[in-house]
Amino acid sequence: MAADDPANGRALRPRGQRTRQRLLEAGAAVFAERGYHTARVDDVVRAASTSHGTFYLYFANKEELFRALADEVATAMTALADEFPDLAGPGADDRLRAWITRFAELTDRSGAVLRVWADPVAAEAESGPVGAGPTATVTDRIAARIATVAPDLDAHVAAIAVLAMIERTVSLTTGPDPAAPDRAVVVDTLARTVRFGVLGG
Amino acid sequence: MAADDPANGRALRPRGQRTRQRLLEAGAAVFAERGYHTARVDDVVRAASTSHGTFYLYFANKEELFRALADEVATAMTALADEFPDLAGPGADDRLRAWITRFAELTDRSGAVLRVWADPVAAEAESGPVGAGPTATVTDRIAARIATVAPDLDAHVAAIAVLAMIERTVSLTTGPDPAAPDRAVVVDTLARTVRFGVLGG
Amino acid sequence: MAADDPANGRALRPRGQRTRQRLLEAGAAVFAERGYHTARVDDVVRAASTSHGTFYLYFANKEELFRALADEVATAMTALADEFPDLAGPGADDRLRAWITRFAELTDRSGAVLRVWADPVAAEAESGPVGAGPTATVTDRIAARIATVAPDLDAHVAAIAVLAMIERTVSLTTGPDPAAPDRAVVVDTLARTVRFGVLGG
Amino acid sequence: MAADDPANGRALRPRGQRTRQRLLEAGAAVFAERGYHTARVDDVVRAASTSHGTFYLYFANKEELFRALADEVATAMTALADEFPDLAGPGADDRLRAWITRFAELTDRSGAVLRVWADPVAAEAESGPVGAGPTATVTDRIAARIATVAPDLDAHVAAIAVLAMIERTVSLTTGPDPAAPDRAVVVDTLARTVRFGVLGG
DNA sequence: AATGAATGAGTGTTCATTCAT
DNA sequence: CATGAATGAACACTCATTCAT
Repeated sequence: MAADDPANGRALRPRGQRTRQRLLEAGAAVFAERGYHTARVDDVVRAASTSHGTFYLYFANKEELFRALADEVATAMTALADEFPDLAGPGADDRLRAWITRFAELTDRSGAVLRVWADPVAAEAESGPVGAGPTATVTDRIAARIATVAPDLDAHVAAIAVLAMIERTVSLTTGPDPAAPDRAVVVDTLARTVRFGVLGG
Repeated sequence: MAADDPANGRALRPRGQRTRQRLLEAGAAVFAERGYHTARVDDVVRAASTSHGTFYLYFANKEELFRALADEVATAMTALADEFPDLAGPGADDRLRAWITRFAELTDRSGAVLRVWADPVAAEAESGPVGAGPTATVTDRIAARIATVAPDLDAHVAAIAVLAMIERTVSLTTGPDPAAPDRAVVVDTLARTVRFGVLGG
Repeated sequence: MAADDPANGRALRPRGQRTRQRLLEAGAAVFAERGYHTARVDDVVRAASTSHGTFYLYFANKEELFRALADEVATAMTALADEFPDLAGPGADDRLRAWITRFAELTDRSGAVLRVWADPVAAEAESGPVGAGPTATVTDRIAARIATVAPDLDAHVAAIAVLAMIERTVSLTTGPDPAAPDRAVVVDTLARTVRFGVLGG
Repeated sequence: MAADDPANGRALRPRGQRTRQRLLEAGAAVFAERGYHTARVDDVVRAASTSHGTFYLYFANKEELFRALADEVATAMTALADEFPDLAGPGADDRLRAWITRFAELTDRSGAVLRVWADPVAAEAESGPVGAGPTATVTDRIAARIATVAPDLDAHVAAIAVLAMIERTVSLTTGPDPAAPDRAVVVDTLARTVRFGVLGG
């Protein structure tokens, strides 16, 4: 009812919690399928099998829903970044493959949000649905790791490059495309490229 | 009602040529600034200082304008791909740096189009404003080069990875951001990463 | 579904009485602050610190709440009208000033309701939230007084004029406006104008 | 079209001029009939037999249309105020009757706008659709006239009272009501009341 | 070849009212 | 008695596209 703080705390009862959750999931699905702009609130509402009114009971507007989703991803992302493995030493390749696999899984789930989020243009509008902040955090942490093993590189740029490569490659090689390469091959290739690319010859 | 195929040949007189050109340039600028969805025909028209009526004299619709721009980029892109250098042998690094620089320049001019074009979601709608075709072409040619020097890699995936890394890194490190790293540093870092990443240890 | 006639008697227990009262007061405040149309049931409910459900336990709808408030005012108004003083004879001015002062006090408390109530447009919708009835009663009684002292006037029109002048002037000169004239001055001016205006030269 | 300055100059061609005019007239009618809040843009558009799109070609929004109308009224009102007659001397009554008649005619045409405009609540929202400014101007000019003939009165308050009486009485005694008093009687009564009310005994 | 004007389907959002607990 | 949750009909506004000159 025009509550002033739809998304905020507001101590939801169990039923409310469930509804909100349903909306979040529906939102993720719809954004994934149609992209931010093309997604209609109506799609989300329908996917969550609720009404328009209910939607605005939980989120101030479409953007707010996106932001909520993005926050979730940002958290997962940052956590993952903290575990970016050491690229040198024995077992480095295994560690890296494991990390990329987890990254890919996160992408699978939240790809759409990530993509919109990474879209510089969308991000511009009033610092964007979300703002580039979180990406920066992730990059920073990876840069720190890179700095320890490849002091000759500009760690920041390298981190961006590594992340960009992983993210885009994973998302480009995913999908219903029958010719899509095997996930294992993708992970292997990426791991190898990242490792040698960063460590050098 | 005007001609049935506004965009096509239709043998434009000099004046018409100029108007069409103005619209293309305006379109590139506006798409760059606002992204495909957020860009209004009105913006384009205003930037080209013409009228709506005129716009539809030259392009059947917004998508058609985009397609025209994308075609230009696709052509340039394919040409560039053909010149992707040999990664082995003496001078490889210089060659690669030169190539990346040219790629970055192309990105500078046509970044927006590239970005939208690469957006899987935008691309989905009726096989997308343009369809992934051209990207595929580019990837194929680079894959061919990679195959010759790194037979142990899945050349296709590697090509995607390399291109993804270059494109995104360049576009992420470009812009009015005062903290943006130097272009030369970016090119150096990318060249090194690509070369070692592909060639291995 | 609750009782069929929420607003009516329904013999409320003490607690219910208090809740209903709280809603009435909240309603008065909110209508005053925002006007009939702009006032949301949510505002009222929030001001009364209850829930939507509860609101509809006591009033069938927003209009019913308004009607209840208007009825209160109408009663007070009619009573006041009965005491409209004789405009002739000694002490007339004092009597009139006293009456206007009481009128102003009533306005202070119920100004918003009065205003909405007097709004011909609001009043139109299905004979309005309330209908012009009560105003008519008040006018009639004042007209009777005027008829006795100024037989040459159209008492009905004069009554409307007098009431209109008093009501609007009071409400226009009230408020947080720092430049608002002193209430005493307003009352004096009105009393004089009414008396001479009605009695003539 | 999203023209940046719909209402503004923009040098309308004859056709545009006509459309804009039609919208203004439709707006006046609809506001009169339904009041500001209850009036839907759709009503206006329908009354002007145009489309929604066209409406927003000429006015940024509903409020802007109202503002345009209010500006017209304000101008007429201020002009009329300048001609508020001398209340003393021979022929005063005739002059006053003539003035009130003209005022009533203005009210007939623009009553709705005036009413909304005068509504303190509507006026509050961001200084209201229009703001009380113009009313103040009118009051000031009338106050000046009153000051010359009744130095003992608070001219400002008296001016408000006079204007309030005239405006409300006229609008209350107008309308399809079959029992509505004759306009001539209303004007006579008002003229007499104003004159004696201001001049005193 | 060009342009200003017109269109209307589509979309986000609000809010009075009803339901379930 | 009371409440949080749900509903959906309205409504304002946008923008790609077409028309008339």
